[in-house]
Amino acid sequence: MQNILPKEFYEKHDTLTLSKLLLGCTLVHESPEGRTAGIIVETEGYLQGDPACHAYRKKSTRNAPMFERPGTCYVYLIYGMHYCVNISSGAKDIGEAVLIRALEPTEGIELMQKRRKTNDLKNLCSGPAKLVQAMGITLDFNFLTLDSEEFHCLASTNNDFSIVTTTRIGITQGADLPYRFYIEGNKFVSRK
DNA sequence: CATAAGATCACC
DNA sequence: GTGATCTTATGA
Repeated sequence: MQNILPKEFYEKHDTLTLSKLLLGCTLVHESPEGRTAGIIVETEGYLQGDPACHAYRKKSTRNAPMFERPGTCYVYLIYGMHYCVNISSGAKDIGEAVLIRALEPTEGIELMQKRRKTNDLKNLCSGPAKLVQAMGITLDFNFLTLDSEEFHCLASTNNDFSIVTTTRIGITQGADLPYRFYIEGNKFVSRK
């Protein structure tokens, strides 16, 4: 068995630090259909006082998982048809999270290809809604904590990369904030 | 009632 | 490569 990141990992760091530390870690989902896994290569942080953050105004039915203990899963529907997955961060009762934007597929490629209905490796997990589909993540994952056998992150085994920091993608509010991070040169990042 | 942390397809 | 279009829960 490999090194499942414990809840202390998520509690120990602030949101932006965690966003960077998650790069290189492997997200794993053991589903009934099979195991899928991928290296996190792109993340974005969403903070308190940040107008782009879903928890900017107040706690609600949708964003409630963001206020849970760090390491709690937050999944939401966007554009009426896509789902994206976040990991709650910041202290409990603080509405912050890290959006997982892209993975480099490592295990369960065939299953991902079936779920995504494409064989193109670079089109499997190179976007927040793509990886959710490829990994078989659903709304039911809300409030799950990322420390179970079925759903977790594995510690990074490689720190031999540089992190690029940019502004976030697809937002209008807070568009100038440098809260997006990705592994330099990685081919599976959603876009430049 | 307008919008949204996106992906896809048609057509340059 | 670029722009139009899909679709609906959520929150103002």
